[in-house]
Amino acid sequence: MSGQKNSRKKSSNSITIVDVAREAGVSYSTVSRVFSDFEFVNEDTRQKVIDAANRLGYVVNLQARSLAGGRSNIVGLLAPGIDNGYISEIVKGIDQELAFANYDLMLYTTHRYAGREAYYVKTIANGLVAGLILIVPLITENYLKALPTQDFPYVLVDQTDSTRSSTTVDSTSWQGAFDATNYLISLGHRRIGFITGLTQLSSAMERLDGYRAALEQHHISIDQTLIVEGDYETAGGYNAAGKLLDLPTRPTAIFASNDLSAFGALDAARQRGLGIPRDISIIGFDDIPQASLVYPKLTTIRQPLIQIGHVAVRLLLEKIEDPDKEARRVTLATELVIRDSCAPPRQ
Amino acid sequence: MSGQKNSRKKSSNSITIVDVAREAGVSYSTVSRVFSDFEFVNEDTRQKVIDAANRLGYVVNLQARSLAGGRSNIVGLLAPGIDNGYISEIVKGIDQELAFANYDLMLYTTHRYAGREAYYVKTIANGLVAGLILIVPLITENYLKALPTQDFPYVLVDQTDSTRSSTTVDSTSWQGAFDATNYLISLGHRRIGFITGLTQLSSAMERLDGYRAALEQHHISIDQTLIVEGDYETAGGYNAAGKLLDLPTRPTAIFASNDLSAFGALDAARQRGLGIPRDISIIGFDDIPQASLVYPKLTTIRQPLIQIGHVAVRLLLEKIEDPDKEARRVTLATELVIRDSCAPPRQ
DNA sequence: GTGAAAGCGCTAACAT
DNA sequence: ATGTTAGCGCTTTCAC
Repeated sequence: MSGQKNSRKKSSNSITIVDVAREAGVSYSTVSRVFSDFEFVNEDTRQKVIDAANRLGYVVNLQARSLAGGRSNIVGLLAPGIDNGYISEIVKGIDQELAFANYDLMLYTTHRYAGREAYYVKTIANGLVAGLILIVPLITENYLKALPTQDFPYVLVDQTDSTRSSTTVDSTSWQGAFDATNYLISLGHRRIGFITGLTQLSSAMERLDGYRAALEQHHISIDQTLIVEGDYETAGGYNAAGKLLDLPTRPTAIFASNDLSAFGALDAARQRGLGIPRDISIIGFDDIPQASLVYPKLTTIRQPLIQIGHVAVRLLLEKIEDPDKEARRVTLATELVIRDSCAPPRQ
Repeated sequence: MSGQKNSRKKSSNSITIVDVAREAGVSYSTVSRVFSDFEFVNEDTRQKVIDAANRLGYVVNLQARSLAGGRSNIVGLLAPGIDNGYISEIVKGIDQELAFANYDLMLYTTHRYAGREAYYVKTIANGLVAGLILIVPLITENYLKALPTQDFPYVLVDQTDSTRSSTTVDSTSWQGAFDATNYLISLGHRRIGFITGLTQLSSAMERLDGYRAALEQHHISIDQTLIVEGDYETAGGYNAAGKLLDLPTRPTAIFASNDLSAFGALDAARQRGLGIPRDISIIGFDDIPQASLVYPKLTTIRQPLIQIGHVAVRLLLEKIEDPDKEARRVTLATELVIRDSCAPPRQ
């Protein structure tokens, strides 16, 4: 009765395969067979085992199974956090597809150990998890080099490593940006501001390139003062939009590299008393759920977030099945979603 | 080269404690000691082991550790999904506190096996996970009764079981609703519509009671037509608000039981050409991140979501340390957050 | 088709 | 302070 913590060490209170074997009157490897790959077990024996297991309330210990079997049914997700529509939509897709394949999900957040990414990943990948999905903006290499073996299964979401040799899912950033810009031009805009993403990210650069290409195609000269740096965050978008809106000749439209920045731009415009889309049109990128929640509802380029999650899982499972499988990159199509935040410019 | 899947069975490519022992010239239990509880290991030996481990790149296999040790450093979270500001904020808090205690997180979504909750929970709780955090609106009992032992550690978030014997975190629903209603009354409103949550949930009923109590205190009679059923979802809020707004004498304010429903109410009002808060005031509950994103920014009752996550973890860890610890319930304070969606009624 | 036995990587008595 | 020896609950040869 004295306060010892964590006593009852080996209180293996749980029912094991051995208990079931005894109850069913068979050897415990037979029980194992019944509960694993249904090899050639006699139908009678199987039924006896199943009955015994039900009677006892047996459920398999996944832990022990994967230790002994050398494989697990758990996939790890490494992401900065899930408190952001972009990632949580992808996670939704991942979860759906995982459920389908009967896998479970471990959630690992980066930032947990600044500077110790390598150790963190090593630990993650050692034992518990059969493969890893990485949604890690920046320093992807730090994580990758820590993988235990050359062919430990992993897939990158919306990100490339420098050697481009990783299995990857992403979407058509360039085309999406091109379409967005094009749409604005078709509305009659000529002075279109651009808020960049994190410039270290390939996807961010592709969006910038798409923007430029659309302008060039319409023989609109590129004005460097209309391109301001953002960081894919709302606050960054707010600041960047501020610069744009305080320009001597204000742009009539702003293309933000993602929805989060676009939300910041919305705020910045409103704060200056500008009507959206009356005085300024704003378009985003991603189409996270919040995009249709803001007012006015945001016109944006849709990334198929949930589908990205699906594909990530499917690619990972492929790799887990066959680690020698060569790296693939699948790029999903983006799509313009017209809502209420864009209109022709006022003359 | 023929397509066999999952070959190379026991490719125990990883470095184990045995390898380190050999490299360091000590027995492998010494290595175990060094990497676990630092018992009384000679400083020299320890250093030798650490060096050897570093040279080899050893990391502990958590799987094996917990099988052998009979405990794990993983906590399971069972929730409907994470694609909703309410839950993802709580998860953020959970993750932070877990990182602090050096635990990892498994994410289990309900809906995965409709009708097989019991089996699902049994499997989850068998081995892998040291304890469970449940954010499961409805049928909590179905989950609870499947727990492997009487004292398997778990905590309930914002929910009570019928016997009220579970360890629980929640916040002051009644008081919050009282405050919200009071605020509206202080602004001069007398006809205040109420959109309920899921009426099976205790928190939803407490909010309704709080609303009623505030009206009574101000001698405002309760009009049943002003109380309409919602379901904590945006669409439900939209429909409920529609009924309220189409009433012969429209309320001048609406109190929605959570922010998601409030967003629906916002839409319904806008669609009828009503200005917010000019023609109708709307107040929510929760203060999820999106609340300050909608336009006008939503006035609401703040639940300390992140802190709820922190507390959930701390309570769970307590239970894991000492499963006999008696159940506790901690209730955190809500707070009125005034933004732009409420104003005095027009005469 | 089924049982016996080894072993996955580790912890935890029990010795010494 | 360190080594020896059983297991944890399961999968997987290898016999029969």
